[in-house]
Amino acid sequence: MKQNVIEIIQKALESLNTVWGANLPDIEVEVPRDETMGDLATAVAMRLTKVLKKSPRKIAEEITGKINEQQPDFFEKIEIAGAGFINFRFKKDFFHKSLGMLLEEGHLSLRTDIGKGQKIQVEFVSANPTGPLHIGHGRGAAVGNALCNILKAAGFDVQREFYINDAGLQVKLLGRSVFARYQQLLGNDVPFPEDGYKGDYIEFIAQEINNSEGNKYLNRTFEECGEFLTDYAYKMMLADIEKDLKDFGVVFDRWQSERELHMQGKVESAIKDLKSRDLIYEKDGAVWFSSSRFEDDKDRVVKKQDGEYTYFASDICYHKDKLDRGFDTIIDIWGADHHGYIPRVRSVLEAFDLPGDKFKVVLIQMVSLLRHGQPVQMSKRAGAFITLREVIDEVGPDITKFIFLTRKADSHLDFDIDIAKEQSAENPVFYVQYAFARISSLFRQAEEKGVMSQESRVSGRGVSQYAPDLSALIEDEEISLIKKFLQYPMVFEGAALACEPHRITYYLQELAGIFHAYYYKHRIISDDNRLTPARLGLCKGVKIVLEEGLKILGVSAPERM
RNA sequence: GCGCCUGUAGCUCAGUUGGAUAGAGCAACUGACUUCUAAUCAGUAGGCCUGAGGUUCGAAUCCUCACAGGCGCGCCA
Repeated sequence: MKQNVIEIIQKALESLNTVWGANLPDIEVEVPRDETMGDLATAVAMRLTKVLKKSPRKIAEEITGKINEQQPDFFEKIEIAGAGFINFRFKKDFFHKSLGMLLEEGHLSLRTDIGKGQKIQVEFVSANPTGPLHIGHGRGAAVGNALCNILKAAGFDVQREFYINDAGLQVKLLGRSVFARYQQLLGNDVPFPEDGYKGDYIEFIAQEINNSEGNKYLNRTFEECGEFLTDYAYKMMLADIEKDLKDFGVVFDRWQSERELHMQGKVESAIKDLKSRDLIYEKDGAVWFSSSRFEDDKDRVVKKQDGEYTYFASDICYHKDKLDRGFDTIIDIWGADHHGYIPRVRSVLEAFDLPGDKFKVVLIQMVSLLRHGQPVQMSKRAGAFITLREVIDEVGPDITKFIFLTRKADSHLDFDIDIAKEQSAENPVFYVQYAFARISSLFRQAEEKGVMSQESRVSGRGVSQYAPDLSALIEDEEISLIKKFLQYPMVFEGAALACEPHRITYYLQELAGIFHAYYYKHRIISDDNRLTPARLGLCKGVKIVLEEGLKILGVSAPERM
């Protein structure tokens, strides 16, 4: 729909430009807020006022004149309105044909190829393997997963990666915590590390070690058995994390271990590489990266006085490694509390010659968990926090994901467990899923009643002798519905370009709303042999779009509810 | 102190990258189940888009300042 109009405007502008000789702006087409204004509108005329020094209406007239010369056959009306908008209204026939194409080609016709096979890597969740995933990680997982689905459907070659921070002090602390609990469990009352992890899961791990290894580490020092216990604990944690994510419906293509980068000598060589670019220097007994030569406000230490690499050093290496693996674009999804880290990582990528617009960070804001409208206090150190596992078990993955995707990633989110659990109108997931289930039910009915137009026939390729006569769809609500799903590719493309999955969530709610109203007002299955198949065809179209959208969000589309 | 994010209906939030008369859900109120699923629908009401300037044909959107809230500013990870 959009592309048709853009091409036509483009042609008109080009032919006019032989007179104008101006710099043509990008043509932007939008859906007017009010349906009475038309189906699509453009504000190009207003954008040209400055260059051409003419009134916007005058320019709009010249453009529409040229458009009319092309005599496009799908417009019912082109008019100039307001300050200089050009409004396009399509013929009903155009909508019928568009629906026909959707039914013929299925959900693949909803996708685009703006990615053109570009390799893009999305790194998300990347939680420390020192404890279970909490609800904030869940939000990151939901957003990252949906974003990957979107990018893939938009023609990008997407890789999903989880970065494991298994090299630092945090993991060692996990080991010490487990060590203490293990000793205590077997009656050796060693002190618990001061800022150790206090959650119950630590005792659980200690118990597991006792089950599989017995008491052979009892009364040993941490130096003697710490490495084994640490490895055991963090691997167990990691397996847990992977399982939680899988049950949440999020699967990664690759898990990158930080420790591995160190062991392969890649950290060292990454720093060397920077040094060869003259971006590394020594000062005060430490080694620094000149990040302030890029976008950072000061230089950063990569190797401390004690000779240890900093966490940032691993990150330099990790991001260089992403580039070495041949990705054109790199997307990192981080908790919003890490936003201060963006300039230095951006500096790293620029130092390695990646253009600035090829690195994007999506920030995930905090989730405040509520129960009965009251905030639940969360303290990670004390081990008192709500895990993703608990929420999945209590609320379910579909609802949880959908709620995470009803907000822009970068804004705070209140997650009320009780409301989420209620199977009520307050829950927007059901609204969308219900529309899908209703349509599914219609097709079951149609089949039972032996209505000619079964779902498979309505949609099937190569069975055109059964194809419904879509010109029977003349009600306003029917045309509105078709218009709405013709907008899907625009919304979808916008979501891909802006990395904003929530746009699809909103769109689906709107589409479901229009469908519910239509369903209520008009009977789909009747004894009208021409109208019934056409309306079922329309419903099939809605169903295809709903299914595609839900799939992209990672939410299931149930046949019954 | 510096930086980033946020501020839109009573509540929770959208707002198509600067466009037309600012939208949705919930809550409130009025109505609709002998019906293909009422997890639904129709309607009413609700606004100084935090405030003040500025940029231009045009601002919730961009710029400056103020106010309020959140988060960051380590040779921690």
